[in-house]
Amino acid sequence: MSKKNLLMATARKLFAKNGFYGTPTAKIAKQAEVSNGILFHYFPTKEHLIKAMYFDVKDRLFDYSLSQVYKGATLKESIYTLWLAAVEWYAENPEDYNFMLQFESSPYYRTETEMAHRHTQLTIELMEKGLDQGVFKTIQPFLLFQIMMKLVQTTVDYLQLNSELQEDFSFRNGLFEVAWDAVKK
Amino acid sequence: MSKKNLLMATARKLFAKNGFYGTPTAKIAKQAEVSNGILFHYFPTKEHLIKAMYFDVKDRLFDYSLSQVYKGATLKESIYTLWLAAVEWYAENPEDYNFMLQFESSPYYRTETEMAHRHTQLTIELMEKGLDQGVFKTIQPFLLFQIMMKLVQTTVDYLQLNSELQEDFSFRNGLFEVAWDAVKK
DNA sequence: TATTTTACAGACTGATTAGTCGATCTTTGA
DNA sequence: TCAAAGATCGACTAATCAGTCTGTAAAATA
Repeated sequence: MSKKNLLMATARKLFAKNGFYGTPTAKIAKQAEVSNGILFHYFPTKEHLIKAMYFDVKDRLFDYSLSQVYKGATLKESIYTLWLAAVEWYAENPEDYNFMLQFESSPYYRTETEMAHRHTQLTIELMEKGLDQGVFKTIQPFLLFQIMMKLVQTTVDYLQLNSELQEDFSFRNGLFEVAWDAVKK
Repeated sequence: MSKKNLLMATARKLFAKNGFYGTPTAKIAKQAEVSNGILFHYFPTKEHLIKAMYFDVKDRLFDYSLSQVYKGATLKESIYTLWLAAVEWYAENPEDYNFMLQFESSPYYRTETEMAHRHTQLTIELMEKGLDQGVFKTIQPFLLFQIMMKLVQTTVDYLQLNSELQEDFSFRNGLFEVAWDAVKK
């Protein structure tokens, strides 16, 4: 792993444990066993590091999601796959999840940041398709997307609190039906 | 207003603008026009201040909510009133909202903190009633509560982004139906 | 090969900040 | 009325931390 990625991975762990502000840059560098000079070589400021980490998480989530969808799926199947992929990803990668939570309620976050990403784009396109087909309530596609994603959050939060449900497929499926019923006409 | 409340109110404003960590205690005291000694007299640490603010917001939200419900309402009406009260409250008090968002994804927050509050208790009781009456999906009442509250969040977020909807009642009602459809059997 | 660019180290600093401390003033209750 | 308790002030400090700087080694490029 490149030092750049090593730094991001280490920062993810430390941020999850101590938060952005509870984690000095020096500690990140030390735990990654590199000099702190190199941290500022790759990331001019701590803020740059954090923003880079955000896009990194989104990218990896997107790649995973794409690997799960298959051609010829119906609309509901596609949305189900995407929704579930997000749940699985965050449940399996709690550091990523925790990071996103912190990031999205931090001063670094702006809606444009989120809107711009491929993962958001793809999901919104599916929402638009659903609207065309008349299966969804008449609600702006971005809001539809937000609703679905907030229920991903609820699911992952609950899974984190009740680890015995970790392998329980019927639980996740049940929660998907909640999300689906929320948006369907 | 007592200096204690004045400090909390000032902190709310500054936290909303600059975040917990971007706001030095000295700045809070200065803007509240009191000495910083008095801040630490009432709140032994910054963490104590922040936690006190959390319960303060919850208390005020709860009082407002109670003032809205009326006796003899049906279950759905009660839940509607409570749900809407939360939306209204947070929409009218963006500093409170912003504070809660930051708090709930900060290291200070634990689920027990939330579970313990009267507002949560009351809402959960309504969920249990709904389960008894068979109107809800078979899901633990706390999760039911979380689902409804996450959709409060989604609504308030969207309202903040689209201020022209601020007075649009049909928008809020539409979003309540989303929340209701999500949990109803 | 010679030269420029990039990767890396780690000591250092200037600014910031949570919390302390002792002094004074005000209120309360006996 | 007087002493104890609580409220308030603001100067001070010890620690922390983001980012700098200088120097070296390695890689790329010409």
